[in-house]
Amino acid sequence: MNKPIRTPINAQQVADRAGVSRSAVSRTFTEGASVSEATRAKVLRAAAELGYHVNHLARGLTSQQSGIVCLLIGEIATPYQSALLDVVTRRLQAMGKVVMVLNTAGQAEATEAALRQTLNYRADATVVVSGSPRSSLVETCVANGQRVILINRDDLLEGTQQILVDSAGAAAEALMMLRRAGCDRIAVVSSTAGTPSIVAREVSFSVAAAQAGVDVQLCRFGPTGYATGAETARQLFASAARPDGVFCVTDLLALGFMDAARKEFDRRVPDDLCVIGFDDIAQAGWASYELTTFRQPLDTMADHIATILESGGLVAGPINLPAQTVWRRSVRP
Amino acid sequence: MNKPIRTPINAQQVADRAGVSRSAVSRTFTEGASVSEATRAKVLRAAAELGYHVNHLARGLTSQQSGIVCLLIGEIATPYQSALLDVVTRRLQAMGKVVMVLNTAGQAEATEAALRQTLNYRADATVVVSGSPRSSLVETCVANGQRVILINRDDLLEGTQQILVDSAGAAAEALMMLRRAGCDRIAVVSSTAGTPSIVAREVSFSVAAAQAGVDVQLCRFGPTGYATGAETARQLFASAARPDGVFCVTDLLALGFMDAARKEFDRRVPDDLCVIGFDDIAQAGWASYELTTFRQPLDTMADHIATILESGGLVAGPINLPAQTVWRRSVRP
DNA sequence: CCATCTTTTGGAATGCTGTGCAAATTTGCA
DNA sequence: TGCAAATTTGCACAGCATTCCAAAAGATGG
Repeated sequence: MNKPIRTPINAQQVADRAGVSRSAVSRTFTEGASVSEATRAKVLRAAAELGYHVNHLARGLTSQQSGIVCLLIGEIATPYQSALLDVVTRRLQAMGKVVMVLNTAGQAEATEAALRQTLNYRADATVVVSGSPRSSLVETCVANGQRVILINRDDLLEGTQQILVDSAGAAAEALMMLRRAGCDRIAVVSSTAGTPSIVAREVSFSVAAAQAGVDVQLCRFGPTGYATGAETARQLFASAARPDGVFCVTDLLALGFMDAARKEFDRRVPDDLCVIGFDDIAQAGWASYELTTFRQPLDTMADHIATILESGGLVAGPINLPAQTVWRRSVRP
Repeated sequence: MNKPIRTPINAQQVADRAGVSRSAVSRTFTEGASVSEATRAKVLRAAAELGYHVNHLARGLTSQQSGIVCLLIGEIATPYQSALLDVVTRRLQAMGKVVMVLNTAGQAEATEAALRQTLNYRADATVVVSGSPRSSLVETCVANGQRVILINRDDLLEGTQQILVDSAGAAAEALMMLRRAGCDRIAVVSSTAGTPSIVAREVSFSVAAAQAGVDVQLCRFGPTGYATGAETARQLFASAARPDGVFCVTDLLALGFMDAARKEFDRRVPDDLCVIGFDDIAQAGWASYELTTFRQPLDTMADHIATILESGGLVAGPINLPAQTVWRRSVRP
């Protein structure tokens, strides 16, 4: 029982059936080409009957526009990343592009291979979502003429386009919120991942604290995620340092922290402990958490990506977007 | 400041530089082709110096193997879907394929367009993850010679390969668990989505209940998700029906249900209320929930996808995988 | 009805790589 | 060293669609 896989129809076959030239077929499916209504109709009918579908591989070969946008992303299963993925794929599809997802999880070599795919498939652009790939790899792409869009990465790479969410403003506001709530012992919960966005939030908060003359404890007890948040709470509440206000650089960290603090150390939020997160993932709004956090403007980010692609990449300078404060119940008003 | 985008290097240029024929270059980058070590080295050096990357579009054109696998998926931002996406992309990348994600969210026309891309890019295969696309659309793909792999969809389509997680067994066990816990008033929380997997779980549970002679209330108050779970709890606890045991066809529904039941109706889990979910998303294991649920064997599913691709699609019949019971604290033992 | 201007059409070239085939080279062995 | 066998190499073609160009057809105006 071998595959009776039908070999795909090509333009010539359609042309033959419609009684026109191959060029006519091509023109029918090329936006803005000159075909008479009559032949177009003939071609369309023939194409439908035969089940013809333009071969985008061949098209990309000549037109130098593959229609493919590569998205380099790690930790796809994470709520924030998947939300971004959702928004971006939707937006790009709407403009006729197609998204190739390259999972950068795992070994560095895997990432490197993934990055090469970007070049192999002559992607129209590559969107790099934080994390994984070392700058040098991104540089390779740029050097090979790839249009690269960096999301929440602050590497200063010539020839890339950056879209950043303002962490400094958010961090400063977070500090303010905690202090206004009367928090004395403030900690910032971060991770060992060292991802650009994580680091940015971490230092932004530290800087703001230093300026305000407040001491904060910086915690890095593991990778970015729920488990590390919980572990951090354990470390802090088991030791002398018992914070009454924490800024977590990620919602996931915050949720883990809250859970451990509440279940294992009987802290009440926000009475004994104020918690602030970052990202505004769906879970932050769940009744068990009601986490105060900062929302990343995903739609706006996607819009910018679209604009950059359409404009042919001549947008000047990095694009800085404000994060929106989402007040919920994890901080005393 | 226009883009000085370098036009990509092609095999001819590499050949010229290395002083060999273009075929030699092609062979160097083709697995299992015959090239002497000497020329291979020359070619590799030249390629590296020039920054050559095989054009996979052109390669796919001749070899009839684009190396692209399309993944049709809706609700990407959902924990289960994104987890699946993560596992599948990883697995496929490891075997040298590349994943094109087609987001089927939104209008039916968008889905249709997405599905066409599968044909346009001559994907080696299309993986359809539940939900969105109507059977007829999938049929179109099959008719056009696409290799189609259906995940958790029970449409009986000639020429497709199915991978299913056994919902009947899980549902039966769920019922058993609730009854053993002494639950009298049992409800099954489903959604209006009507997705094949959802429906399967729903009817499996109902059938099991009927066989056991137990009455269960079937609830469908909205789309599959946290909010609907919460809403369902509100409806049930505000009315006369006050279940003491519920089977939710999705973890997300379960978590929403638990939250509303606890916060708004003071139910204690598992003392007053036993809850069972399905999928075992990450959040189910969080300290706030500790949801008893059924885990889908994502890795195994990915393995099967890989196998199907490698075998050229001659695996016989649907593949049925058992769901693994994950005991946590939301059900009395 | 003819000359002129548009629009449409087909032919041929282009983009890039994989591969069958025959020629050329290297290797193996006596 | 000489000959058969095994590799390696280059040529040319295939694969599919886009696009320039010139020719054909149609439209417009006098």
